[in-house]
Amino acid sequence: MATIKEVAALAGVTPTTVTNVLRDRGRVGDATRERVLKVVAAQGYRPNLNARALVERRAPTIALMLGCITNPFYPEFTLQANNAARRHGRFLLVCNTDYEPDGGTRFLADVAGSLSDGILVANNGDLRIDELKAIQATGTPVVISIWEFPDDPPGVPCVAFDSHKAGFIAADHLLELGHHRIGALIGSPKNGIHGGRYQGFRDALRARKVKHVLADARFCSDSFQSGFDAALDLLSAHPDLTALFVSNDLPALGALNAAASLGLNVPDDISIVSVTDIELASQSRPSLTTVAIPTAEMAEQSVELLLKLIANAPDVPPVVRTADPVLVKRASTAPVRKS
Amino acid sequence: MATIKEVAALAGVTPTTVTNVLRDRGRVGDATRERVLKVVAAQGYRPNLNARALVERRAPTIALMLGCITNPFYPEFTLQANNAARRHGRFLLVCNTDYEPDGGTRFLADVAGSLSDGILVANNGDLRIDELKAIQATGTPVVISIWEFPDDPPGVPCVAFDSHKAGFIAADHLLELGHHRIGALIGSPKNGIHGGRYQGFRDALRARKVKHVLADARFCSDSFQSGFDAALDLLSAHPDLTALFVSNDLPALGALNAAASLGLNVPDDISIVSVTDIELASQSRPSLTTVAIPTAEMAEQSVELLLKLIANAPDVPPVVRTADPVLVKRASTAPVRKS
DNA sequence: CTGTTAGCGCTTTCAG
DNA sequence: CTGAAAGCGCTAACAG
Repeated sequence: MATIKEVAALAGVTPTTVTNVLRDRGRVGDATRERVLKVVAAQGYRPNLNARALVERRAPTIALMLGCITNPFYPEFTLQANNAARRHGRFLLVCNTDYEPDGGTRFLADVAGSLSDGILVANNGDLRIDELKAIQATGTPVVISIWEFPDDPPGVPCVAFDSHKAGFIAADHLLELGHHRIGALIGSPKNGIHGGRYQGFRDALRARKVKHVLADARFCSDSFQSGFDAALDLLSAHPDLTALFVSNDLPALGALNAAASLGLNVPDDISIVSVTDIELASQSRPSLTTVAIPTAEMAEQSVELLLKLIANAPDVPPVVRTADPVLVKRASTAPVRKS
Repeated sequence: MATIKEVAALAGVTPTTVTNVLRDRGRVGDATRERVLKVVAAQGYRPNLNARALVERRAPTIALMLGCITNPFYPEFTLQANNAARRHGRFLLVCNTDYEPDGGTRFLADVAGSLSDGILVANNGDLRIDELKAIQATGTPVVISIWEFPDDPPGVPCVAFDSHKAGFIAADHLLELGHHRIGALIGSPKNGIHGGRYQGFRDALRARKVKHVLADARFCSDSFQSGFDAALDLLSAHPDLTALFVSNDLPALGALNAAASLGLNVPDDISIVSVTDIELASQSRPSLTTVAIPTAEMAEQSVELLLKLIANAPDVPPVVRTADPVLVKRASTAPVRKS
């Protein structure tokens, strides 16, 4: 790899001039510029980004910490974040933390120390806020990317969507269809990451004076298999349920399969609605009615917020609110059957 | 962020000693070591990896270039590659190239120039081998991670699995079940990335003297929707087909849905087998019989091969062959019905 | 065992 | 308009 020195020598100038040409800095003579550019092209010279980072005290990458890249929501998010980062001339360092022995603490510190100028943290419901604050304190900005509680900020800058509304909209859709025996499958503990969605669901029922008891709910983890198991359990225990609210697409897809296993037709025997709208939601059979959250917007806003923080911009808001979630009607919900 | 100088000052030593302590270079007195470690802990000091990379002429990351992270095979591969990289003390820089204006050429050059010590390229069937060679020529090792033709190496070090055998095994499974009217859905051009799988399929039929004509094949792209469309077309055109060989899981899942749309029961009316075994293959309804390729092994071997190349190890093989693909019987295939 | 010196490749004052 | 000099934070010789 050619260095700037070699390029400078070949062009008969000093490194300073090469930099000035490449970075479009001070005025360089047209002839000199030509000459330098010719050598740069001939040598295929590319500046060493590490060296540049060192002197500029600014890394070329931002990091994205996420729990598990194989959960299909994250690749979709990652893609958008990557694109946004690229648009701003940055590289995205994707950090999968699930398999780190210490849950990613060390990983985070290494990355934040030097490799990356800032950290995007995808909320997986298991955040260590104090650690994030410690990182912040060292001077590396941190943004939580997918915060579910816009009115209850975590004390770290974040991008939040209205999870309560998402749950509300989903439930309301079922109510509109005439359902009133509705089960709930929540992909987190009751007051965990999907707690806002669940609360929205309950508030929608209450608004229409439909009762919800804890016996009609199951709390599981955010996976296909877990949703399958929980749905099997719930639907067996309460055969009178005509609809299911699931807090996330992945367990909802599991629930879809569970219903089929029980010989229940979706949506004729049981309607299923969930939240998120990952790509798979449109590919299942039946396709999944779900409340889409603004994934792309969150990714973009997160990157932008982080870059503002890095640039030390004034008046950076502690919480960026995204657009509201929106119902995507597909084939897994239908009016309740008259019995 | 504290620097090594500050730490050294606080501990009453020079930066050299701090380095020696931190890198376990020996030759440091116990008392001094203690003292340094205490300051390091107190300051939460972490070395600047960029500065280290600069002086060591060795970057802390390796890059993984891939077409589209949202194709579910890649997150699975990425996870394994990430874990392997981490085991070797490296960070994995994930580079999505599909949305780069120039197909990733510039991206590649930037990353290879300095950010990463080596490049892993996930084969998406659209490789620019000459560009990869050019990168290699600048001194940055390149490894192609998922090569399909072990006997036809690309001229760049690679990890290859036996795609021919994968196709052969899949076809053989259908033949064993008594099928002889078998359609083929190939997720690439005829001699494209899935060409080996297709050839294996045809060779298996020929070995059993079962005819295959091009009219029974469709070539599509490697996506759910594309598989859906192609299957719809193929199955409508040839209602006598009793089985389908699909070259990849993603289009196979589309085919599964297409069959359902046509009112065909899988596997009673039509058997479907494919190749890869992504996680979704076990979550579809019916679950997908498929020939598993050694994804995790490829990821690990790729990382190891790349690191050997980076370390300038002697006798590095130009092609690493993985274990053979293996049939995973699930619910999408069944014996042909007597007619 | 510990310190001194030099330099990785680049950019940024500041002179000329 | 161009160059000389200094230094980003770290590590590797080589002294002592």
